[in-house]
Amino acid sequence: MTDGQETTGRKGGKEGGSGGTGLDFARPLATVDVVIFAVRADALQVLLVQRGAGAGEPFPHAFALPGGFVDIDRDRDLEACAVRKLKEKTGVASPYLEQLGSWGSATRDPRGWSATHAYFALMPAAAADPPLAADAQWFPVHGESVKPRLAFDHGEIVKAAVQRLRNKVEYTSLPAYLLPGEFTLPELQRVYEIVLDRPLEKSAFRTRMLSADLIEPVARMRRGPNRPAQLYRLKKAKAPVYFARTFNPPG
Amino acid sequence: MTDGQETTGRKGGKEGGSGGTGLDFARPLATVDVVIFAVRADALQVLLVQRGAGAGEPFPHAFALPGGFVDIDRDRDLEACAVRKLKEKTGVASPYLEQLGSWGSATRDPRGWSATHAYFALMPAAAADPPLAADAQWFPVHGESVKPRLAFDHGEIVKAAVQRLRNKVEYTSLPAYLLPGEFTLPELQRVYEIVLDRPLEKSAFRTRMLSADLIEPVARMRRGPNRPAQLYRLKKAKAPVYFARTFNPPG
DNA sequence: TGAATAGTGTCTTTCAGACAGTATTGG
DNA sequence: CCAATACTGTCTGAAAGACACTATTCA
Repeated sequence: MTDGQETTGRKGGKEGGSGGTGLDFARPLATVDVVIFAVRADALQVLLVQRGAGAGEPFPHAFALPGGFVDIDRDRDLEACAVRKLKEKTGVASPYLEQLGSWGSATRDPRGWSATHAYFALMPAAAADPPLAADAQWFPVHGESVKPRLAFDHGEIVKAAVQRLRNKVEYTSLPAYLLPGEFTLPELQRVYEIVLDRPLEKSAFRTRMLSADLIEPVARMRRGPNRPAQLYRLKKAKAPVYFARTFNPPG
Repeated sequence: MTDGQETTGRKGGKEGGSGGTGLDFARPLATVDVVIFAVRADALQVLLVQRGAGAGEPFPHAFALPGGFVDIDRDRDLEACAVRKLKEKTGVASPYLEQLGSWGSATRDPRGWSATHAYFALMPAAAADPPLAADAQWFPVHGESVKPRLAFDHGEIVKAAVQRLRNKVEYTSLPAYLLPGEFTLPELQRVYEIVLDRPLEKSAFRTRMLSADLIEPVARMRRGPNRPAQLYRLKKAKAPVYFARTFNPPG
């Protein structure tokens, strides 16, 4: 910050009087947006909301990320704001939530200089299926984006979120957060494959997952029309595991 | 954003009249801070500035990160703002610059709800030695932090920056940006070792660096009181290289 | 020649890739 | 029994860890 040293950048210019707060200049709009991922119908999907069309509304009827202005009276910090937005749209209180970055410029919102703090969240499919909010809807990820053209720079943010997710899935246990509390290893592998959009070797996958201090078997099996599969759950530690190597050295 | 859907969170509450902008509520302060790294005197160092002690100045005389308020008239976007701060303190125009994240809460700045967009920068030691600004000073990183107690939550931000840097250095070519245009492989290895704070195997290091499509030899050698070393430079592509494995599988 | 640092070669270990083979259920 | 999926084993190759060895300069 070191704001006190600022000698330029004031807007009103009416800070000649000594003893002023030094804060009488225009501030950007501050928002929080959340890219919410789930694996539904064998595809990676993102939750979007349709914007209203009231007076002065930018991008009427367009789809956008769930989010909104930071409420300095209700939100203690940025993450609390993100959790609030998430809860409003999905009802889910605490999935995996990670900050993605921030996007701010003079032009991204026609109403003026604005900056958004973007988060991305992972949740099990069942958690918000269908979503709580009537204006919310799931869209599959195609390539690195979604079909509808999004409001603001949200297309760019979704793209960054997909890239970050894909990148981290190569060497972390993040996909575990896209599954319910109990899951089998083939189910976990399937989620990896859906997110990465390429098949993985079963044997290497199992070896890696079982040798990481990540999951533990529960005393139940998933039964089907074939050999039952062992059910696992995440170990206590909620923090994701980082592997020393990526899955398929690309190429 | 989807701000139009916000029905709560207004502050002034004076938006009863239809046709209003819907933007008449209090906004958080918006700042940008930069964690500037260099390797100087065989150590990883961070550039800090000392705060003034004018009226209403929080944290007088404390050290803080270079940064300041977003100037919505001068800064086209957040990165331009970060580049401006960096230029003011170091004179360097375009080193490696990456967004680190954002920190925002009601309590981090005594003047009110504020959010900072944090960046981290890597630059060669010679570039800002000594720093341009009189109030700026280099401090070595000890562990994950610096000696002086920092203003605001800047201690936390520095810690996050060091962690991010160390983590990425394990599998990227980032340290190349901490060296001047031409460097030898032993020099590059030394920078890796300083940042990671542990020795690396020479043979494996050289194999990795040379097989990555990262550096190319120039027609000169670094001469000294011993066998001369081949000088290299980064290949055209400025983007850092990502390796498939970390250096020392931890443990 | 010797100190010092640059750079190479060789053996071992680890783990993914490939893929064949065995195990256990329901129908 | 057969189909289907869960799970294991075995061989190979790529790259790191360890470390000895050679190469080239200046003093």
